[in-house]
Amino acid sequence: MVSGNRQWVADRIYESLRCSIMNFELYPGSRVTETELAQRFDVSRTPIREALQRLAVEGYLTIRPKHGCYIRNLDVFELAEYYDVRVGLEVEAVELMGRRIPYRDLAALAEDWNPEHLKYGDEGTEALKDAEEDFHIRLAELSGNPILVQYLRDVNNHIRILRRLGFPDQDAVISTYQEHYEICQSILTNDIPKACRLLRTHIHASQAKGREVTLAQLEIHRRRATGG
Amino acid sequence: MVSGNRQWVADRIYESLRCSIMNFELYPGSRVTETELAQRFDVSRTPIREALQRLAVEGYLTIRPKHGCYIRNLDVFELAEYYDVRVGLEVEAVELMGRRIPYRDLAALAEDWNPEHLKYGDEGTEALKDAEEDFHIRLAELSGNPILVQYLRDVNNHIRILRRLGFPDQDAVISTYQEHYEICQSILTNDIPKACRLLRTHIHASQAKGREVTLAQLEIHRRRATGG
DNA sequence: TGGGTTGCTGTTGCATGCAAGTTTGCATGG
DNA sequence: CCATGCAAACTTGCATGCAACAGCAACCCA
Repeated sequence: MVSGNRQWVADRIYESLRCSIMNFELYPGSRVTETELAQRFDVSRTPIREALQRLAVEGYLTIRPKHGCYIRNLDVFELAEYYDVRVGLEVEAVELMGRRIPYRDLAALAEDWNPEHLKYGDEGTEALKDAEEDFHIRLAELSGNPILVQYLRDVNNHIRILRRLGFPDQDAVISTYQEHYEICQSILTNDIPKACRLLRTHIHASQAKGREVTLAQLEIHRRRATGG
Repeated sequence: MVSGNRQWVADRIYESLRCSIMNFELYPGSRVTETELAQRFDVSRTPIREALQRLAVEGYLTIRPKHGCYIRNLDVFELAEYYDVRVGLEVEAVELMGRRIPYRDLAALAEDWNPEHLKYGDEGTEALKDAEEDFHIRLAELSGNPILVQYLRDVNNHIRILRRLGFPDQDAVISTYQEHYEICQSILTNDIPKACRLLRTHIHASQAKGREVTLAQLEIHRRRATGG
């Protein structure tokens, strides 16, 4: 929610740990201790504690008092639950937009995803992955409800692992453009129900695609983690 | 998200501070410092820091580095935004329930709010306020999505101030029963769209009612805080 | 008079020390 | 062989100390 400033040790530790958790460097279910991390980062336990507590509040790990921290053991079912929450938030954002449609901004967003232009596809899929998440955030922002956006960002933090594994082929890129564009157009033509339907389908599709590759990825990283 | 255990000082401080913020004892916008709180609670700064950081992550206050903490300055507009997020989450919960309706549990929940019985109305409105929040949590739990429930609890933490100010008269009690009962019945008869409509109306009604009394309450506590 | 500098005070950020709690492994007895 | 009790090691929870930084006001100089 805050951070970004690298001046403080605790922030640096926090970001580093969050990255490690995201990249499966810290394998889900594994245990870490304050002392161990303090040695690894060559700092005292105080900033480590601060980082761990933040990560715990945000759901990245669970703290067992007087025993240690366990990296959150995320399973595909739980990730699916996050996706459903995402649906709830984003659909509500579209519903809110229906109260007063922000035509200008929405048209701009739609133009960014006009299938005839393919802005993001050219530079490889990495940029597209960021842009995909950004589209949904921008869409939510157009609801005019910053709190909702805040919650959506939080959800994204938890499922970003999955999102970055998708988009294997060019077909997926095209259809992403198509779907984003259609969603915007539906809102612009004041067909909120259709926009909600499309949005649901769009998110559920990526949910299914993500689930598909997660198990494989987990397996790969598990082998790497266990040295096998 | 966790807490409840009074064994640890930091948890006790956290709960106490959260309560104080809720009750406007710590007035929005006012500043608190670690040293001051450490003296007030007669503990060291360490558990105070921990509590403050948790409260900051959860949005109850903002930390200005090297300067102090400011109690989150919540306005009615922001609270309205939380209510809209609540709508999104709860409606999605009902949608999810539509996939596989939990008849038994839902019937039990409906029976608890059968207008002919009025379980909670008798013991005064205080119990009803807790029960009202509990109804929505139980309803969300029946979606089978614990993550969604977790987010809903978080939203509730932020708007509980408002919720506890409502229910001024017996008419509101009756209509609350009626609405809760109808929502359950709609799901039981597999009319998900109707349930969603009712839920939206129900939440927006309490939103409006809450907004109405908040400004007055804020004014009262402002006067008390400024000693006027 | 106005702009920049400097020193002071308040506050936090981090290191360290100690005590309490939890787990684990082993020894002992049945 | 299994259950039970105990002790040691490990880990965290909290207290305390110190240094650095932000904010503020007084001050100096033009």
